Amino acid sequence: MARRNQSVTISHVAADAGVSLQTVSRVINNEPNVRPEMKARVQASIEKLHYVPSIAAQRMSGSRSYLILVINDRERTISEWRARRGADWVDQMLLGGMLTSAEHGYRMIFELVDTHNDHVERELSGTIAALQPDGIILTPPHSENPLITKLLDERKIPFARIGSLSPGSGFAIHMGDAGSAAQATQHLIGLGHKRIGFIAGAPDYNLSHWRVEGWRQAMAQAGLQDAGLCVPGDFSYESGREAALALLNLDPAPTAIIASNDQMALATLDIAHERNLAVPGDLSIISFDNTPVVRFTTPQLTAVDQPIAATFSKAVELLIHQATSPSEHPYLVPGSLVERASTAPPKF
Amino acid sequence: MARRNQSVTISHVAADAGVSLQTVSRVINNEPNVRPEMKARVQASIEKLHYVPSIAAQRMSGSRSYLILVINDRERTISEWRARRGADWVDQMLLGGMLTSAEHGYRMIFELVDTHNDHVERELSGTIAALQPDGIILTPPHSENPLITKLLDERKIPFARIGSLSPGSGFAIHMGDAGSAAQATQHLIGLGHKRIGFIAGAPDYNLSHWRVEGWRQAMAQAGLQDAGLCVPGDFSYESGREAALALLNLDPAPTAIIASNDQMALATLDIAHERNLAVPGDLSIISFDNTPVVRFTTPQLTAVDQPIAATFSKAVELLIHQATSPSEHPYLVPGSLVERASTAPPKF
DNA sequence: GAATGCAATGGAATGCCTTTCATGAAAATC
DNA sequence: GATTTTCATGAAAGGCATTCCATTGCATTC
Repeated sequence: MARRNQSVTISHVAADAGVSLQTVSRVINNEPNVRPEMKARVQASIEKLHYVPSIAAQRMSGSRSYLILVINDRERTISEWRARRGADWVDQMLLGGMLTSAEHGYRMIFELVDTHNDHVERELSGTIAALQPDGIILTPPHSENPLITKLLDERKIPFARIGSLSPGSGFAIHMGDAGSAAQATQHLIGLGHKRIGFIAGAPDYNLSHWRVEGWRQAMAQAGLQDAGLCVPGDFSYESGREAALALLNLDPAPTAIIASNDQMALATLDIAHERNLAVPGDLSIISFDNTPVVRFTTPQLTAVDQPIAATFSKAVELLIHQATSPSEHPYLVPGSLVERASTAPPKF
Repeated sequence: MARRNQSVTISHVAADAGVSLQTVSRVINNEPNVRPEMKARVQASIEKLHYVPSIAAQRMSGSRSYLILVINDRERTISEWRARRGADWVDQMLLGGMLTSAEHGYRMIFELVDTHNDHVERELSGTIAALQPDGIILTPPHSENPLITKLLDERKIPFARIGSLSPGSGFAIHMGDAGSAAQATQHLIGLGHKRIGFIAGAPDYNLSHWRVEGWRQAMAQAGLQDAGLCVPGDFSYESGREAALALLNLDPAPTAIIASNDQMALATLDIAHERNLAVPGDLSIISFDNTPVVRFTTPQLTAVDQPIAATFSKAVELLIHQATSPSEHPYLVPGSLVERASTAPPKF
């Protein structure tokens, strides 16, 4: 039967090295109880024949699939793509995760799943059945979806929740949103700002809440009023415009605004320009995320860098090693404030 | 033997529907010779049990793996990532390809391969052995690597070459680089420019050559001199600076410059600003690629849009359908000129 | 009415690797 | 020196879906 075959299989290697399949398997998987000289002989044959095991067969025989699945929100991903607004988190995610996966012989597969869909678990369930991944990475807002975490718990598939600070099953990995927001706020306070507005992110993102909280705490700690200075947003450019307008229509208006992502910060900047407010002279702006676009605005934006690549890299490592050390939980991959030209002391 | 099993397998479905495995298989794969009522019965069971075939098993039994492999240059990818300069081609590639793959039940896997490496084929060969993809997409500069195309030909794996205009095996898919460059050039000529400089891309990219060629032909067609007006670059910001300096040091200097990518256009813009040249008053600039950053410069850049997502979408479709229609070869997914604020008639 | 062809279905083999179990040999224990 | 462990290795049994081949039952054809 002439089916499409693998060119070199484990039995070729076994034959070449003069040992049984199982011994070759043991060598491949670095198992104990193989004599060093035997191991060397097998490795030489593997090298000679350029043998690489088929992950399909490895998966079939009941062990690992060497696949890590990353679940993204379809709507968010596609709309950001369409908008072409330089949302480079896909890049960062892919590369941070991919490089680390590759180091361990794993591959990543990306999947878009609808959030606003009654069948999220069914959809995910099908993907799991098809792929049988060794680990799953959930990105917001899926990270907080109890239907999904429950499903993964039942299936006993290790998973990581990106951008989640809430405890629970799976590895929660976050950037320290509250701390980062506080840091940004303190930076502005240090410059002399007293009225600092905050544009919140989409409420279905757990981290939105924490960013607000960090700002609020920093304000309180400095003895500053925050009443009315936090306005809602949903991460979109449009919502950022509305929020910025609302803040700048206050009397007195804030002298600085922190936006929960770059899109809304860009919107704020545009509003400032439209109102002939000098940035940073009349209004200081800090954004979250630090995507590449903030370096090409005038002025360049001071931003809280979100270490997406590092976060995914960490997620992959946790999944592969499954190092369940609850003490470290949730895992912190801290963000950092990148100072650029959009922040300065306020004019009085 | 309690191994890690698939919860629902084809035999469960067969049992539930009261048919044999093979009939279920036929239904799954949409094969002929199944009575409609039988097909309906099987489909009902599949639906009821939430059955989804395991791709590992599908691959094992000798047919398709439902995987498409995308080969990227490690160096280029990582350096652009590090530089964080808004190179959104990864986004575009991922999404354009992923959405189309998903529509057909396929998945994409990304792989970084070193170009400047003696073992390119060996590395790729190993990946193929492990994954056994149904199709492979090569991105520049791998698209032009004869060692790779030879390997894939031997293995009889269908592949697409992105950004390649040269005939040969596999599907060559390009954006019509010469035509796009000509279009950009004609746009400037139409505005009244006579001295139009061109910054070429890295010479190991086939398309670099064609972009220059398009410009050259448009110049010739309009009866304009091009001698000395084309300077080398390698797609990096630094090389763009050098190239822009070289062009602007000419006497007489060009009144317009076309850069072969956005990075070099940004460099040109920076040089213009440093020299107090008004853009577009003193110097018009057109870039290639149209990544998001060109919308955040001052002024926004007129750019040739490279339809990366559409190109990958096309590549995936060709691979899946394997529609070998040599007449269409090489396939064109045309770019288009997006006019923004960096082009205007020259001052005399 | 017998022979032929084809549609519809089932049976069995097969792919490549790991896991489980068994075996023989060497090392450790008494 | 005999028995029990431990180590090193091999044999065989899957896993899940497909491919190839065989069979049944029917509609054509002569």
